[in-house]
Amino acid sequence: MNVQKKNYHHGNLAEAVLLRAAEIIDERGIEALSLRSIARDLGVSHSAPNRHFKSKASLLSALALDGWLKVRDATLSAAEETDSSNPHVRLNAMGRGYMRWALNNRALFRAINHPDVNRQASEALNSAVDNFSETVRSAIEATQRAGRHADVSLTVLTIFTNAVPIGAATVLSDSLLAKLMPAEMNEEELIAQVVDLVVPLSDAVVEDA
Amino acid sequence: MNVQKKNYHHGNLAEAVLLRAAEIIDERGIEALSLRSIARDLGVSHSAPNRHFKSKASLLSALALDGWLKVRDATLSAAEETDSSNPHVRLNAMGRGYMRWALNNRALFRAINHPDVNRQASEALNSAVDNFSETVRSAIEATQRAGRHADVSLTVLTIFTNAVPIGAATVLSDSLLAKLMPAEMNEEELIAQVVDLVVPLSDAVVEDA
DNA sequence: GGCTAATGTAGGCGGTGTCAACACCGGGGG
DNA sequence: CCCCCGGTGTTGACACCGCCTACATTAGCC
Repeated sequence: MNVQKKNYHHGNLAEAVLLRAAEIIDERGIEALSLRSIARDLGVSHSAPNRHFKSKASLLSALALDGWLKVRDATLSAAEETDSSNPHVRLNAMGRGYMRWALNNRALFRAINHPDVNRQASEALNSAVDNFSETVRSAIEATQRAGRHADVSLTVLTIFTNAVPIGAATVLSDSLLAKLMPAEMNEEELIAQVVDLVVPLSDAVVEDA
Repeated sequence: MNVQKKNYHHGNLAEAVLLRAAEIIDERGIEALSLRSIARDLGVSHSAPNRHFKSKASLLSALALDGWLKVRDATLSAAEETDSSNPHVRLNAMGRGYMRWALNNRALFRAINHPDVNRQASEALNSAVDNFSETVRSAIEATQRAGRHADVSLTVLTIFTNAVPIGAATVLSDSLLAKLMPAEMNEEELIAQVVDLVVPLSDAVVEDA
């Protein structure tokens, strides 16, 4: 029922391809990705992957879909784990959850930000993005109702709030600016401090009964 | 002296290749980039570009180098145009200059953030990044000395401050989250409001004599 | 004015994406 | 129970690509 039947049919080639693709992106970059090399690595014929991903672009797209679903999980569950209903506390946790996820899942993080993927997005991909987007938007709106940057439009606040984890994760994991991160600094602490500049936990105490 | 000699030698093939590469990235994405197709577009033989860029990676790298130099110009000249020595005013202008440049030079912006480029960066590329990085870092440090987030390490503040323009430009130009930007909103105004959340101009008045 | 290095050309090799035609096989309908 | 059919994997082919080598042309310096 599970893997390695060594027979004609692989069993769960689609998942295996996705996993191997993520590994390759991590190890050697997106440019090094090739359907044929993945097929070789998995011991199947060169066009077997095409049964599951009709093009290289659609493989990237599938990775991105996976990424959007998982990053939503990561941010949402980070909010739940606070056991708080305070909007600032929750959004702060979501920001940290996002960054933590991005830094620990670089391949998927790259996929969801890959410009070429977004060029012609599938229906499923678009709705996954909307799903994530709405989750975050409502959390941001809650903080604004609680007084965070009340003088600014929700659109601007949303862009700003999204930009920080995305930009910071990009800088720390993909950019040549990564030198900015000193090796001796604890990653979790760094994340906490950066996110606190966007959604200060100090703003939350006021509302706590 | 300039282009189109129609002779054996093109004249300035290297620049022409870079320009055409940027166009293709804008129009059809990085995945659509190919040295041979560029050669065809420019009417030269298929391996002529290899005289100037020994590999496809080095073409990307050259684009990135170009990008880092230009983004530094864009941010620095934005600071100069303020005719102010107030750190907040200057850094705010730099942030807007960065975002404006990124949104108007999407191909180069993608190049400087392309993970694969950074994987094996040339000496020249690294020093261009350092150059930009130092320019921004000192401007950030100046605002901190003037009281901006004095309670936080310069490293954290630097990551945060860099993250906003990078993240916002990514969201607005490359991500599926681009839907966040309402069509009816003026771009320059949007940029100004987002940047003001990172480097508030209101913090500057205190110091103005 | 001629020589040398830079630039462009022609051809070829191995790899890649993608398609079509074929082979295998598991599970559902007679 | 069998058969057959659709999903899955294979094989072969085609066009394109990066990159290399050998060769042609020419610009610029002495």
